Amino acid sequence: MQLSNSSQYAIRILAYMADNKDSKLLNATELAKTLYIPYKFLTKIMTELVKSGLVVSIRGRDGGYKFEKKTSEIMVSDILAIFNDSIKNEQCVLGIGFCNGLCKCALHDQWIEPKHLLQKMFQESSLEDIAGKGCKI
Amino acid sequence: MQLSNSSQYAIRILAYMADNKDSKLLNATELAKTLYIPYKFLTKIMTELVKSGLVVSIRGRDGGYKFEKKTSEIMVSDILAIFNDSIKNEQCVLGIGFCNGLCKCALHDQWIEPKHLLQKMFQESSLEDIAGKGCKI
DNA sequence: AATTAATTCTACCTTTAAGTAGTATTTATA
DNA sequence: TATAAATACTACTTAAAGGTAGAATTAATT
Repeated sequence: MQLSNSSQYAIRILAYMADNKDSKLLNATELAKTLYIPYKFLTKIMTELVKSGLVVSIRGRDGGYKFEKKTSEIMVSDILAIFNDSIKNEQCVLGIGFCNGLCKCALHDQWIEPKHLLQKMFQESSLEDIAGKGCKI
Repeated sequence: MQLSNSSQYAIRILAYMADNKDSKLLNATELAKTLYIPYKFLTKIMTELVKSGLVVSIRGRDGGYKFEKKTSEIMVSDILAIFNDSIKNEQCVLGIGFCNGLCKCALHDQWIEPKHLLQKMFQESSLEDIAGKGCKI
């Protein structure tokens, strides 16, 4: 019952970038060291974030990463979507394919509320909201 | 963000057994067919449930499985514990080791409420509670 | 033009979860 | 006692996630 490593790392990376968005470009070496994320895995994740349009990369010497969009416009749910970690409405806690009002699983009713809270937490938290909150390591 | 297949299957199996606890023993072949769970995987899970003391097995011809404890005394959280799927208090949604009041992650505050609801859902749902509720396939 | 420091690409390796196969063991019944 | 039908054990295979390696590409600086 937890997010994939990729999603967790991506959120931490972007939250750290949001903390430091006024500084210069942030590069992979610095991010990996600061956040204790394996360098090669981090670059793989960053490339995904670039392809998804959340971040732009500047290649070559003195290159690095910066935001493509405003941090107030990037929601945590956007990040989860990139790594197929979104919580869908139809997701059943017991993994039954079509768990709905007609054919619902044994925990269907109890699952609705926490599911909605999770969706709300991810959909309503922007990077601006969480910037500066807590430590990132 | 979901339970392991083993946990999902185990809950569905035990919920079905709770639905039918007054009948004869239930055997692996029947359970696998009824619940559309791969037979060999189901027997592996059942052996875990037997070792954990939730279920007893009767070997040999006409054998099968039945509950060891009362269904009112088996909580969904007990099942999750067997498959290392419990939601711990200290579990951080961003995977940071020691996310607490002092050093908390960017989503720490938002995560508390859904986490508690999930824990509550699992800790307060007994097999008796969910027996008869919904379909099990 | 060469060097250096950065991202990107392709391919691979490792670990874990998920699932399968085959055999051994157990026990009721004919 | 032989047979049939059940669980249990050991070992293996497959698929997906997590992570790594090395070369290619890019661009600023000397």
